[in-house]
Amino acid sequence: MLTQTITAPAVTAVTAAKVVPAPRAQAVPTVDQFSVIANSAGAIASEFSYRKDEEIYGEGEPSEYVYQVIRGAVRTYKLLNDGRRQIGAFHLPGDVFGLDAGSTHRLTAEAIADTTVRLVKRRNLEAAAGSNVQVAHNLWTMTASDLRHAEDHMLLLGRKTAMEKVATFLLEMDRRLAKAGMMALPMCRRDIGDYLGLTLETVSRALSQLSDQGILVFSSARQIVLRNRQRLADMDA
Amino acid sequence: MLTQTITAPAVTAVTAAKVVPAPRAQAVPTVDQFSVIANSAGAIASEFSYRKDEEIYGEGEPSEYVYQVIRGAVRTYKLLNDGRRQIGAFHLPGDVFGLDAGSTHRLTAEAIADTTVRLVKRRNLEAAAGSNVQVAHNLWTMTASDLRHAEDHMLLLGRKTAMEKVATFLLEMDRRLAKAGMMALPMCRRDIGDYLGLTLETVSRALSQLSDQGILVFSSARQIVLRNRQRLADMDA
DNA sequence: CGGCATGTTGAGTCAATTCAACAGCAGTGG
DNA sequence: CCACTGCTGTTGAATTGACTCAACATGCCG
Repeated sequence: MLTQTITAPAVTAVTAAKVVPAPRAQAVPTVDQFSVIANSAGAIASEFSYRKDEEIYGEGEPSEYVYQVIRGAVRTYKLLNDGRRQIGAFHLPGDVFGLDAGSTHRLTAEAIADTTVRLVKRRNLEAAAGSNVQVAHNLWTMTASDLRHAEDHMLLLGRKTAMEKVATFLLEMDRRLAKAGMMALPMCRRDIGDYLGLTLETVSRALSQLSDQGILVFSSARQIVLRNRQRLADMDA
Repeated sequence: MLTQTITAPAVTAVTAAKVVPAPRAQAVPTVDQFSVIANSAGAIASEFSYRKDEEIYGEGEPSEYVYQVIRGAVRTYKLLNDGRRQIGAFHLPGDVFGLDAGSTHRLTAEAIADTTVRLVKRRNLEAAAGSNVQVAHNLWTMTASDLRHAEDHMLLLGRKTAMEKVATFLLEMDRRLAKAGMMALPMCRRDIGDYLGLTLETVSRALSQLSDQGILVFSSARQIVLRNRQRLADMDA
């Protein structure tokens, strides 16, 4: 149930996010890999909620939990000394994040919007993997899936133009969160820019241009309908 | 020498790599992860050689083998339609590459110089992982290691300046292949550019500038001695 | 309604690219 | 041995795609 109170999964003495009752049932894939693993791990999958912009874990912190987004959205990123930020991935409902093979998290995770996650203790997963090859295999394929995304994203960051980057982004989000032909982006223009290696202004200009060309329509700045996926795919090298 | 003639390691319908006698003892870390896995897999680790610029496998091809560099160097990359290339990683002696969890390779692999690899059949590794959790765990950590590199590289590609990228590259290569304070780069300027998301000219200019500043010294274009790692590290945000 | 976040658009700038010329060096063959 | 050729690398000059800085518009929340 979602009304339960959970002791904070504090990393280092987090005063912590309060548990927010989920307002309604969630549309998460029925029996997904994470559930399978968590169950075979015999691990209790707790739920926890974070408010918009709240940190879930920080880069370099011990990786105590593995998470699955139930509701909301999460960004994982790295920072340079002077504050330049590279978002490695957006995590949407159903996605697993925070699964690091090493003992510490390699990126920081923050809630983009008010977000509810399911979480299991990493050491429970590891223990399960140590006795159950199916679990071990699932851990591997989940990490391999993250690697595939990172490889695709390196190509985008290193070699695509601004317009190609934005086109790729829109097609990715369309695939991952379009409902009834409509896309409700949870993230702001700066987040998109930091994901694509662009400034927020360049992202805005590219979206405006696509709108001018009739390739997409804005209901509001974050509510987008793609009108011509083919032309978008053509722009994405 | 390269007097041996080798039949091409064709991809579809592999007649299979022939075992090539190693010409001399190799300076590969004694008992590494790959050997451990290959051995516990009961898989025969064959050797095979590729000439400079020869393709080892192509993006999208079935991932039949997993490789370890014995001698030489390998680049793995993705291409866009118009030929723009993003090199995801350089693989040096001791490194494992071609380990994809899925059934096909996600990048193309080519020998940068004349290269010898050890290889084992992927299905043998998978089989071993299915009965031996230690092998399964090693597959996971090797993939996780690739993911960590890709995450670091996304930050470089998306957010670092040209000089910062080159500084990072030099420090990485220094760490990975410096012998007696000297670095012998196996790859050309274009490869470096395609790894860093720059043009070859920009790479060349950055290296010249570092040389002018006395941070490094060239014996030849690809033989580099780092004179001041600290200043290099300072340039790398 | 007011105030602050977010998003858009314009103008000028600049870091990196493109285009171009040339230098250095290795391999080849007369 | 040297000329020739091709490939790699360096450097210069001009261009440009994306950025920075700035102003303004929009919209959400209290």
